Amino acid sequence: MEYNFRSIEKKWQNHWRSSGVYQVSNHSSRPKFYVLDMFPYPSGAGLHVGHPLGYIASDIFSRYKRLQGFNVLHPMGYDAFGLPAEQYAIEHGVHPASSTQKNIATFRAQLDNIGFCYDWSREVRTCEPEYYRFTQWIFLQLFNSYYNRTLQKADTIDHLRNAFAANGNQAHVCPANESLQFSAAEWNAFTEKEQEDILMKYRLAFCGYGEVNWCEALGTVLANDEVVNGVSERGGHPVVKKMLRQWYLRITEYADRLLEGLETVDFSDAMKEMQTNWIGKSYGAEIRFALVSGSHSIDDTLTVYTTRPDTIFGVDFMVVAPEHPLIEKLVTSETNVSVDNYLSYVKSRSDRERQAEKKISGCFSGGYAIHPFSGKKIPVWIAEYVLMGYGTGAIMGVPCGDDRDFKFAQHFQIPITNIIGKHFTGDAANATKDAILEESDFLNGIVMRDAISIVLKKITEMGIGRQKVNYKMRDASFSRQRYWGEPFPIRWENGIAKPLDESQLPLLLPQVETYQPGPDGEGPLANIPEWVSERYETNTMPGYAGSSWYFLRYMDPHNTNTFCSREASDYWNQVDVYIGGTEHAVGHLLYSRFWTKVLFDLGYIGFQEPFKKLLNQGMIQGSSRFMYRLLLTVDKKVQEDFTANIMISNGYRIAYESGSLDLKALLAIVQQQLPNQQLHTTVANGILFQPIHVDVNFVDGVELQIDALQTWRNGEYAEAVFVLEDGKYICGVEVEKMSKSKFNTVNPDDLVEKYGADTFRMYEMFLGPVDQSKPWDTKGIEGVHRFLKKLWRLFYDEQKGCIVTQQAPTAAELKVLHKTIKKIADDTERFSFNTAVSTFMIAVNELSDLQCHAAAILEPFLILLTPYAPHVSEELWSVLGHTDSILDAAFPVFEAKYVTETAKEYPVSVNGKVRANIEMSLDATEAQVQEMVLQHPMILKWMEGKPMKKFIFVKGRMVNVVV
RNA sequence: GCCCAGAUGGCGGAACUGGUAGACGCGCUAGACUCAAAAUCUGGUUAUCGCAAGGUAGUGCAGGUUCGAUUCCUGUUCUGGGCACCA
Repeated sequence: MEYNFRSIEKKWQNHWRSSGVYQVSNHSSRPKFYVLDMFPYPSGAGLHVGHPLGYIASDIFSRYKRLQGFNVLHPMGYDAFGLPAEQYAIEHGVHPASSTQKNIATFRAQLDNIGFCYDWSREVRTCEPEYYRFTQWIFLQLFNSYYNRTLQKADTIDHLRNAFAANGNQAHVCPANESLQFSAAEWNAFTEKEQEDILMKYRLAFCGYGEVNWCEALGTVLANDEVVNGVSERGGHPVVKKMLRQWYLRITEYADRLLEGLETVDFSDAMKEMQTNWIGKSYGAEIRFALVSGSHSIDDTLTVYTTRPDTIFGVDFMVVAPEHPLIEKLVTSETNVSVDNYLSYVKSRSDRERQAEKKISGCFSGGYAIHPFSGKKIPVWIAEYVLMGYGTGAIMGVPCGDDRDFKFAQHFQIPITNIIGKHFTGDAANATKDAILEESDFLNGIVMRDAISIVLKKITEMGIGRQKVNYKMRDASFSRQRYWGEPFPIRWENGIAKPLDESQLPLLLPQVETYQPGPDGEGPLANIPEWVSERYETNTMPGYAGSSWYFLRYMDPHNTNTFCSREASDYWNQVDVYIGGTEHAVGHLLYSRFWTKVLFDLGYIGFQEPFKKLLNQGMIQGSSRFMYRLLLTVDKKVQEDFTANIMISNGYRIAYESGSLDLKALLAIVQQQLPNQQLHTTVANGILFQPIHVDVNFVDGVELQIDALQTWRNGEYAEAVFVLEDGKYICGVEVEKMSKSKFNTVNPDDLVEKYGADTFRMYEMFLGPVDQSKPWDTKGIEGVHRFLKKLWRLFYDEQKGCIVTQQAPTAAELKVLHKTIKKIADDTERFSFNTAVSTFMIAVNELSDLQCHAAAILEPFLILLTPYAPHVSEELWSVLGHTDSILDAAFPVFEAKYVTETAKEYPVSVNGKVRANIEMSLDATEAQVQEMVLQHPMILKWMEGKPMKKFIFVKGRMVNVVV
């Protein structure tokens, strides 16, 4: 009987399904453990070998924890709302709901094939009304809350309303407009509309007009992280700024808590760093400068933001952003024309141009700021390198200390004041904080680092400035002009946003005839008369709405009263291990942390951080293969006609391009191999190679299987001729993203079909550390498959059948087992699955060598193996006569007596170089060891009669003699 | 430009707190079984000198600390990732 993985896997997968072994209960005496995968977006392309990497790791870990006696929650679902499904709908005329459903079915079949232990009874789909009903409900909680800065937590809008009616807004600074102030009397005198407009400036989910990233081609607004280099991440369409009515989440109020929370979670340093940078907290000062103009007086001040108030005496100019409101007051009759020209120039430049070519540009405004200490007149410039959206939209230019200021000063020939002496050479700015200040009046002789607080104190006393913390993070844009997303539970009445009552949820997404954008940049919902006549909000929520809380729904997926009962969330609590890619570092992960904190503040859940530990899986890249089409160039024109189907093997291409093969020699080789092809060598004066992706499934290593290729794509290359080297066609190799269009995808289904799910699972793990990116290479899978076949032979002999015995195990066999138990437990615990697979291979080799067939060894060995290769373990477990499932067995505990030793071979070195191995008792004292070592002939030889200077003895490790 | 991570045989990668570098697998190679092939098994496989025993060098590069460094420190090059006029 041989290892028939196909029937084994089918058998056990059916058994698992019919017996519901993976269903977990919310009531258990066992301790809980929550292992979560980032749920997939069900795209039409299906899974490739890169997707399951993290799923396999989490599956192994779940099974391992389960065997250790934990009640393990390990769910899966689909992030099913989003742009791609809608675009597919527009192109193919299918409803996104039906294409999504179809894609989910494909995903599910592929996942089942690999034998995961998900509890499918808890599956969630973000596009189902039963789910998005609660997404809408959470939105209402955000809408009905504000951030109480005194208590540092979310609080209900009703409290705020009461506070305003009693005391005005003295105790509640308006986050959207810090200078807004009103008394109780004023509040009570406001109309309903005026009150609502003010409350909107406090709500955690709010509606406002804002400059947004508008993508004309997609007809929608994109978040900052969906825009890359001025074009949309999806499709690469141009993106422009546009003022639109938009919904936002006031995540900025949580900036500090999101930052502090990072200290309480186990994320990689890189991940923490990315989030920290995204939040971008900086400590600095706001300083107000009086203004004068060449021709008229100005009764306003200029407020700048700086992180370096210590450089105040190095200020040579001021710069304001082109959108700065003070510009019109600064302009004089002399600068009128040049400022107008500059502003229209800036307007003409798209974001993309700004980012692509960072040209130094600017224009003198005509006004001057007065230095508060020296009284000097400082020119105020306008330049696009200063952004209106950050700080105050105005900076003080210190060219000796800031690189951008330096380049600006140099470009416009503004004289530079040096306040750091020899630290500034005049060639480049020096941003040090450790120089001693010069030319700085009362700061002379003080180290810059210390001067910061001195200046802060002084400007505060003078009433011209204050300490100020700034964040780079912006409020999160929360609406899309799209169809396939959650509708907002909002109705507009006389310009006031009225939330629906909880009992009216879910507000169902209506059927539409067309997905074309509505009028005035509105979404497709604006085309539905019934929707508009009810005055429902026509925007829908963005893709990340549903994924910001799905981990909570898994805990209590069928609850129709609430998003997740408090009992369920108290039991399952935080996700213990969350596995997924880094691409969600600043999007999904930040938003889910934010929502969790709000739900915590409002008392709906009992924890502030959703994910205790985050493991980032690396990306599996594709390894593309190329063939090279020969193109001759004639007088700089590419001549394709008569060479259209000649493919040159990679070796010749490299030789030609590196110059070791000249044109004539190459053409001679081609001519020789293709006698029927008439090459016009006389007219050719150069050769180009056009790389063509070939499907990796037609390539064995780098050797092209020409017969297979010629049947590809309806025989597109059936007539092609191939110039071979050593009788083979060798392909070029390049590592790229795995993608259908590059023909470098490998479908897990094919590998499972050929080798079985257990081999596939183990091989994906064996490839390398989970957190590392690496190109896929199928070559090594045979090795892992051999391991499983070898394991099988420990139980079965081809002739004799089952050969497991009830004989007592030998000491050597027990030693192999217990060594393995310890190593596997250690490796699995620290997510080192690749070394764990190696350990299994070593163990099976050793057991084979010992000809071990003792059931007492093989049973615990199978339990160890279960998380990695569950199907074959189950099968062999039943062969051993067990009627219950191996999934209910207990992970064997390491028994020290079989691995500890009484004596050991110590490496003994002289001056750090190992010269001998001496066996000695582990109980031996240092003095005894020293005596033994100094009698050893090899050691004496290497000491060459020199006296010993030092004797180093590390018990259980090594001995070293220093001479 | 700034920040982070990494660099080990022909290849993927081991080496947990400094202690015999190259585990395990792939590939290559020699052999056994076979009429032959597949499958399986056994040996070899960092480079270099040597018939061998054995020696010498060796973890991107240049230094340093140490009896001893892939591991720690300083500088440097390259690769991958993130951010990017954020004052």
